[in-house]
Amino acid sequence: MASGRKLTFDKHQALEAAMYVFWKKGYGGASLAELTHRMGINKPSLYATFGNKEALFVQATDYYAEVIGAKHNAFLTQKDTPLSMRLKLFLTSIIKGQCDKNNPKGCYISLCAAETESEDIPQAAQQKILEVSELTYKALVTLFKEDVEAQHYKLDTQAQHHACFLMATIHGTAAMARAGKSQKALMPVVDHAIEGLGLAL
Amino acid sequence: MASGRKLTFDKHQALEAAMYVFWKKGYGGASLAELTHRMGINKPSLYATFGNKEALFVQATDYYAEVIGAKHNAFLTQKDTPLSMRLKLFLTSIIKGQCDKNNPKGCYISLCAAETESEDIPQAAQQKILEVSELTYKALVTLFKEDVEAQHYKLDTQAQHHACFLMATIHGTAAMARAGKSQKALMPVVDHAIEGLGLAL
DNA sequence: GGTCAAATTTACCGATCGGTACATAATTAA
DNA sequence: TTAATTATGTACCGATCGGTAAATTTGACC
Repeated sequence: MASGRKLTFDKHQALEAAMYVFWKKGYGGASLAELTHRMGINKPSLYATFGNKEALFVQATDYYAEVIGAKHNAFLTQKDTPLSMRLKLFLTSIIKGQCDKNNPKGCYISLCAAETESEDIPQAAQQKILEVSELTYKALVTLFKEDVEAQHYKLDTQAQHHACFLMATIHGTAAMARAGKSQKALMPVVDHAIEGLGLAL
Repeated sequence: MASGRKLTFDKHQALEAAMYVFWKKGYGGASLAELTHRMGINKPSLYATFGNKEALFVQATDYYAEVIGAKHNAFLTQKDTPLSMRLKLFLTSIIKGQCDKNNPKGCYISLCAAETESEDIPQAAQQKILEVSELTYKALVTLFKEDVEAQHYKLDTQAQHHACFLMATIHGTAAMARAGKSQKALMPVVDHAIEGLGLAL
């Protein structure tokens, strides 16, 4: 049985708060002062519960992938929906999230992946970011290879190329959303991207 | 006449070195220690010559726009070249630069623009980044509106949409290059993007 | 050669960085 | 009630952050 004083905060709630801080500031830009403030706890509690900044980042990144990323990817396999419409819903959902004024602008993964090249991010954090950034790519490759409609349009032959193109589109709108572009301004990108695949709407 | 001791370093050379540091680390991630080390000078010399970190960043960003950015944009107006080919040369040149192993991976502007949302970047630096990031966008809008071939393909009617789509493509490949994707892996994006505009190769 | 102006080096400033030692408060088991 | 266990608040650690004061070189002009 566990004895001793109980936690005075909700662990998931604190992790979510940490996720929003990393989403806004990246790994290096997120200070322990801001993290503890937004999480509503102090440093010793953070270290006792989550380990250290690096371990907290890994857990926050997993949380992001499970809660935010998976929500968008679900559109790719929505039943009774044409492929072009599934892709449109998928891209629109992503852009909406990137421009939502209730969230930090842009994409958590895209932002933190940029810190890879800076070399001032710990190994485990870097590996987790690369791992999570592959999830959507792999989902797209699988879609283009195995979806019957995709096969009909011959998108299965160069599935990696098509997935790479859509990933570039997603990362691109993320960068522009972070720089201040509105959802309305970015929506035309969706139709162009789908046309770039050779699919009509 | 200016009297007194002469500078022991080349001002342009030092500015170029600073540009590469910001390109690799962003504004917040670039420390004065690394800047002075790579520039080959010490802090008082930096402050006497360039002002402070913020002023140095503004000058380095202008330098990037003039030297790197302008080089890519030149392909857009190359004489005796079909529009689709000019766009292909333009995009290829950009991706090559983003993946060049002699440079920091990705795009200087795209990286530093991401720091805008972080709020830990001074006003003047933020404004300069936004200003420079509009240069390519405006060049593309002008191209689609005024180029006779673009008009023939009816690209002048929604020039902003098409320019926005290409900007997203550029920022997207920048993010992926920074995360480690090779030039070879990103090249398929070029053809998809041009097809997204409704142009054949 | 002497004088003044400008650039260099060295050393330091207060603030903040990630991380922790320590004492205190709260909870359960005995 | 007491002992053992766990969480909390405070106060601190060495390192690094951007920025600067002061003393020392170097050079151009008279």
